[in-house]
Amino acid sequence: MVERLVAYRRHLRRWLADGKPRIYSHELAGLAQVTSAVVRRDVMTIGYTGSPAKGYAAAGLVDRIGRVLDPPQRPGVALVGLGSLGRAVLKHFARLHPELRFVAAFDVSPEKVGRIIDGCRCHGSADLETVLRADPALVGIIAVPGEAAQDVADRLVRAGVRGILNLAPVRLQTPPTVYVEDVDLAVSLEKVVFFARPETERLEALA
Amino acid sequence: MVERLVAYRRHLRRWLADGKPRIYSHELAGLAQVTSAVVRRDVMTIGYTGSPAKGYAAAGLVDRIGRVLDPPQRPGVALVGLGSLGRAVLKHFARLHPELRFVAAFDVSPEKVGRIIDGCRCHGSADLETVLRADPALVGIIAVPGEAAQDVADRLVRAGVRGILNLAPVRLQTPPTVYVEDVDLAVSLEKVVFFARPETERLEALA
DNA sequence: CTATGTGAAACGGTTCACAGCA
DNA sequence: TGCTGTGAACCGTTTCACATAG
Repeated sequence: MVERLVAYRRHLRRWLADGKPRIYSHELAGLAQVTSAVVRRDVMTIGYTGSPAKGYAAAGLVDRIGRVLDPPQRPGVALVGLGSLGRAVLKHFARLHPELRFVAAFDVSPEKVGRIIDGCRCHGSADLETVLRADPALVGIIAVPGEAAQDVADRLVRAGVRGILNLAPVRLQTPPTVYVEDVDLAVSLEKVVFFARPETERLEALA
Repeated sequence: MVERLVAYRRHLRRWLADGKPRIYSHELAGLAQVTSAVVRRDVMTIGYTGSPAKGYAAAGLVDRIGRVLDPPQRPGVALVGLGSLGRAVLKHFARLHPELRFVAAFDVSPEKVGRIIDGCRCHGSADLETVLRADPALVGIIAVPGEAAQDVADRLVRAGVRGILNLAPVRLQTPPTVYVEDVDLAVSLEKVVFFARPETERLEALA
């Protein structure tokens, strides 16, 4: 559901940018590739309401979605690991997502420390606790090799982050108060490989 | 379920590498961070069977999982887009995943075309059809900017791929015969931000 | 006893279908 | 008539609980 709200908001903003102030559930559904029933149910769940005659007010809906998704104050994000994956993340969000505040990036490799990469100062990983004590982050992004991920997670948790986006191919051990979202490209790719096979072949693999 | 099978296999391989030939459902469950009931149900679903006395034979289980997940012949993978994200993907899989065959990488930028990056020859995007006709791929990975993603998807589909790992922040329009897995870092991060908030605060956002 | 294998109940999320309203 | 709002049915997963076997 959160995923869908994010998608709705993207499409609604484009819709508004096109100068169209109102939208019907089936129109938004078409853009987000879901059914109109899902849209209506979601809108209902977040407590917004439209009119049968004119649909939903796009701006009001964007606003309501923001009230649900976005924390009251701009959340701080700490990125650990500036390998190719970490850099990709930083670049994409620097461009795409001004609502987030990247408070710091960390890496072990000495030639990166001290430099400013994509508008974000790179600190040594050893300074993680110090830097985040001065400027706390709500969420951390782990983009280090699998072997280092658990240690980074422990330190992020101790530094007070409440959520982690984990790009390393391991499941993290964390206290239940911390939310972890795993994005494992290897798993996703294996999933695609699996479902890319014709259904007949998949079923006989189970036999 | 597919995700869990991938995880099981990873852990089983490490388990075997440690010289331990047999494993109980609760042990595997601990490693994969699920309950033993889930493990037993999954094992049952793929048609493998252990013994109450000795648990499961790790090697046999790895084998059975492979029979379910892996296509009969090593699947070809085509990567489109060699920006930071595409490079990260290529690097990770070159290291980590010898079971996949990266048949080709594509990029528009002229200074990359012709070079060999992480062991994979980079072709011009214009040659996508030609290259894949000579050496077909089962799945494609889309790591281009959102604006170009749909066009790339269309061409991959026409070139015969049956599955797509889409890293671009747009939903693709594809025929139902093609499986699409979306990995949208912006969405994942927003999800983390959302769930990082204390539950009390999330609920009152709905009010 | 402990662990597997598995029907059966419980759950969360989606879909249906329709009442109510401009 | 065409849309929203929503109770109720539905469906795929997860969890429970227990029969069975070494």
